[in-house]
Amino acid sequence: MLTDRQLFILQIIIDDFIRSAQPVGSRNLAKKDDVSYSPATIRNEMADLEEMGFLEKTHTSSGRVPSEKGYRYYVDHLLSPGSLRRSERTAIHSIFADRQEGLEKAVQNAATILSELTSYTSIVLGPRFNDHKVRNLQIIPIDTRSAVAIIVTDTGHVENRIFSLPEGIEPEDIEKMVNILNDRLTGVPLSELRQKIYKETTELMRRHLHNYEAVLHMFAEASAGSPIGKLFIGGKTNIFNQPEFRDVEKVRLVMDMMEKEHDMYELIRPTESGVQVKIGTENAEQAMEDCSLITASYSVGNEPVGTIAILGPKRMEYSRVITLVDFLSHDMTNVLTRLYNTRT
Amino acid sequence: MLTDRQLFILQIIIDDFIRSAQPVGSRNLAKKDDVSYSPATIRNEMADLEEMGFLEKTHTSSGRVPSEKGYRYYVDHLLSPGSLRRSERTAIHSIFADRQEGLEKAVQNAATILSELTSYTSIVLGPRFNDHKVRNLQIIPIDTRSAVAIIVTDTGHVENRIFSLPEGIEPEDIEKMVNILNDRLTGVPLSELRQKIYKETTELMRRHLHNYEAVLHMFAEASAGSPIGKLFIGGKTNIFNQPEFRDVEKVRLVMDMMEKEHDMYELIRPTESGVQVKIGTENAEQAMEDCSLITASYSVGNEPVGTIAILGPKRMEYSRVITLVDFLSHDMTNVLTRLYNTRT
DNA sequence: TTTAGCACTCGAACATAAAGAGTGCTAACA
DNA sequence: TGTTAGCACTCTTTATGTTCGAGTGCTAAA
Repeated sequence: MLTDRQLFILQIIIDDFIRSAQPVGSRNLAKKDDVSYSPATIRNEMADLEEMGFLEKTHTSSGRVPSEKGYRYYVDHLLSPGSLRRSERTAIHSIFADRQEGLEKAVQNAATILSELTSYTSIVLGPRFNDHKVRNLQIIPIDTRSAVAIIVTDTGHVENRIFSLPEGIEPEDIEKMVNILNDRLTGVPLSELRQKIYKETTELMRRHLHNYEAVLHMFAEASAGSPIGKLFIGGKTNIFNQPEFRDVEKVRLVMDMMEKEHDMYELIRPTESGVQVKIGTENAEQAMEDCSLITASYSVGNEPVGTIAILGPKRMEYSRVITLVDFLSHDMTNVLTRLYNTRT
Repeated sequence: MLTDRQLFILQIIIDDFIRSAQPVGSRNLAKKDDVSYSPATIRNEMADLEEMGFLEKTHTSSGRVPSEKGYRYYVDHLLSPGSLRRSERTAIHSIFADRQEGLEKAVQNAATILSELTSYTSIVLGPRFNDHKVRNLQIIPIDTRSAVAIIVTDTGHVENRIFSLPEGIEPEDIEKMVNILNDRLTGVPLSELRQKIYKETTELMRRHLHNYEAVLHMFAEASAGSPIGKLFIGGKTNIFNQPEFRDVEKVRLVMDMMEKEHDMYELIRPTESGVQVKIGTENAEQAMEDCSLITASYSVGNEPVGTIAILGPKRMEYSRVITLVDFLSHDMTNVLTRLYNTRT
């Protein structure tokens, strides 16, 4: 086990390194006001901490740098809970204050503000609309050959798609179809629409119409769109600020990853509830080797529907960011639950 | 004026530099098979070309590098028209072959393929839907307090927005509204909808309904969305491949610019028709100092509706890229005109 | 007009040296 | 016994030459 003094020194080393990005040496540590040990004592403790794997040296005679295990311990045991400035709090509240712009804009806004507050990169996975239920279906003819299929959910989300009309279909036929569809499918969750659309309506359609298959197929396809929420990334270039990313190759690795939607989704895919911290190689993604990721999911009611995350260097201001992410995710949960939880 | 030999040497220098990214010296030039002059002769010509401003030296005794003026002359007078491989041609045709996915996906696809073919960064400005006309308006109630307003254009584009329903409005009222709106506004271009919606419908609404103002206002607002097309960028990180961008600061400048939608729009905003080449500082944007941009607009019928562009280093394969951009823009014009020009 | 020859310049690569920050170890100290 | 001062040692960083090669400009000869 670690002695109190070792804990103290570990903490102060990591704090210092997070601030300065420079390996920290015994002499400089001893100079600090709140450190009352001599350099030699500190050196001894450092040697022990290194032996236990919490610290590393970049070369034989350099100052110490936290290891991944060191950060992990720091995050798990040494973190002094941060507090938010009033200005930060209001900035976050303001995101969802004005709902006129629509949910998507608000979520995008959240990403921007989050990255500005932290000067790291933010990732926001927009709410999944999977379990939302069909409110209304429409077919709007464009010309004789094509039409737009529209699906409106009970959350106000709209899916739409252009499709080719079958030959010789009449406006009245379309009206009949729309009526049947709405009659049979209102209230069906989007995730089940694909199967139910055939089961529920084929019989009726056959009785009154011909050439309906293409249209059914169309809706089935359209409903399969966006199984996952939209991804917004804010402050992509903030990584350039980090001194450990002066190297083009390193930046490139991270940038490349950020361009791949799928990778990003995998990265922040929600695991457990609450704030999660993944340090360096704890992330599956190779490119994240030198980065840390802090995620939290937000919910509607008790159901998690999306995730917010901050991506920064391993040398991240964990305390501040954790507080921030925690706060925002709760705020989002509150707002969204109030807005959308009427339907349960 | 330039002699034939000077033209030849200028061309061969630029060709070589585009390939190698290394300053080109007289000795190496003279070694080439198709060059039959001695290094000394070439040196003399180089000195003249430099004096005229077509070449530059990086330092007193280095090889020559094309100046911006040199590139400009090269592009305007020395370009051998490139030809496309069959595989490139089919790749381009394939973009719009399968329209099932919808126009937006296809445009995004164009950006991806363009960046893959060139290994530069591609920018595609999606078609502007401004002059498209209202085909149908809908109001779908979500619950007692809110509803979704939907605008479908004659091109199959769908705009939608959630809004709050006025107190105590009845389903029949909404139906009436929708009827009036469709009756009066079908065929109105989106750009004029904002004004016309009040002029055309207020009188009728007043006669039959109350509390309609909020709804009108709503539609007016929704129609004002996306005045410009959507922007897609492909291969953002391709700039990292360029040896002249080994420098983090340079990359950052370009990356930062690419994140700003507005800047990008300004950058590729269509000017003249045909393929445009902007070299280095010919672009207004500061960050483009070391980059070149090749743009071409595409049209529906005779009306330009969008732009495609390639962003690369000044040392770009102009010939190939110009051919490619030209080809794709024509292909897009053809396809889109066939699809959407029925309505004029 | 072209080219060979030559002196000269500059950058890249490499070696060397000195300075500075840091360590580990030992011995003295409280 | 835990703490600290002292010291030799290590390694990086920075500065300073040195050399090498690629390139130039100029002059004079072909």
